[in-house]
Amino acid sequence: MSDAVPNSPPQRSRGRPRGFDPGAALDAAVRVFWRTGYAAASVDTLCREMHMPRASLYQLFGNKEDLFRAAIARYAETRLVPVAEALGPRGSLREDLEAFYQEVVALATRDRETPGCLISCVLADAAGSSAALRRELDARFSALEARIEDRLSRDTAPGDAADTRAMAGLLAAVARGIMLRARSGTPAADLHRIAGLAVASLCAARH
Amino acid sequence: MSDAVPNSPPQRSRGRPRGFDPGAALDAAVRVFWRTGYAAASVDTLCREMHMPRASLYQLFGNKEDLFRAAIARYAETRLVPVAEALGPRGSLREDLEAFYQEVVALATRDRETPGCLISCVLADAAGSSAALRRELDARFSALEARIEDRLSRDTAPGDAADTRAMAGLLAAVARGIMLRARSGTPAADLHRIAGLAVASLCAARH
DNA sequence: TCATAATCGAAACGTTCGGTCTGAAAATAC
DNA sequence: GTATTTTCAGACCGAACGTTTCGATTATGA
Repeated sequence: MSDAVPNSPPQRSRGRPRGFDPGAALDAAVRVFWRTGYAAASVDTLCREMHMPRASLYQLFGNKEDLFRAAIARYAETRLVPVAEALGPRGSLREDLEAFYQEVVALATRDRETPGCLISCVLADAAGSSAALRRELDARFSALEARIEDRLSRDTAPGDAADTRAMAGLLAAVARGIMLRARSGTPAADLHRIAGLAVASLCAARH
Repeated sequence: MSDAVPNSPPQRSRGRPRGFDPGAALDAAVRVFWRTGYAAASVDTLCREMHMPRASLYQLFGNKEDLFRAAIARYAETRLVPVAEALGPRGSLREDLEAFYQEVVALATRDRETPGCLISCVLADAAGSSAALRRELDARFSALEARIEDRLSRDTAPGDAADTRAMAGLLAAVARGIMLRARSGTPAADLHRIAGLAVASLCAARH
């Protein structure tokens, strides 16, 4: 009955408005970490490319490692979700896997400034310096494998759950191997050939 | 007739003898970079773990990036060569591939201080900060693929060279995906299951 | 013994690092 | 208008960075 917001809702908070867009800033942080690596990315560079003053960065994100984790979450939502969603199910398992690897190669080669994958190429390195980041890496890896396993289980008789799990791990390993190869500058066409062979071989073996 | 070294060969050079073992020092550098990453490894830490004075390190290796490249070469010779040599040919293709992945998993999980692979997990990150390191990464990746391709071509009718090349790329991608997964702390048993499934599936599909 | 040559140990180099602080600026609330 | 609240710009902090320098040390060659 009574509105929870009696008067005009304060669309804008009290003080001076910020001169940057938080979403775009996080996208920029993703690009900096992705291109440069975690340890090699300086807070100065981050501030510049995020169009964000230093004080605001620390007030909003806490510190560099927290910002890195926020960037990883952003990357997962904006870049990895579309890749995982290509798994469908939309068509046959083989068609969906082909679509999945299409997206994998596209993500890893789309921008020549940021080859490879933020998680497979950058977080994997940083995981050596921080236990929290190692757990983060494990969680991100496991999430993709669970998504693949879920897709596989729709085309598999129940009971061979262990095999389905291993196959999900294998398909994810191929995806990461492709991401890594892209980091060295390998053209997309070469990676597509590898992905195509993977789908053909692994689907053929499954029957 | 006349000896090239007339008098007693100078086993020891002129000045003060070094107080460190260059080979062991390089092995220690491998461990530091492998555990910590390139950018996050400080020269202070390197000197301490290499049992090497700072001045000697710079006189012997030039600078940090050159030392990193020397450590990568050392790693390739001492750690990667045994893995590649497991490809034989010694037995059937399938047996040799099983031995190969056995070594891959062992390398990536043997020491819990240095999980994963120096090239796949550390150089791949550093490749984003230096064009020279990106080329180094590409060369190291290509070298392994060439070795696999060579092994495959012994069991393949000539002519489908492009397919053999793609299969080598795929087998290498699986190996790298496994290395990456080890970086997050995955137990060796899980990785062996993935590797076993890879060999079974890909060999089955090849006939 | 004395010159030569190499390494060692440590201090010092200037730079950059991640992080904090302060006062001016720019908005709303009253 | 004034008070309040938030952000901004930039100086500032001590610590750590990669690298260089230099005198002391410890060996060999003559």
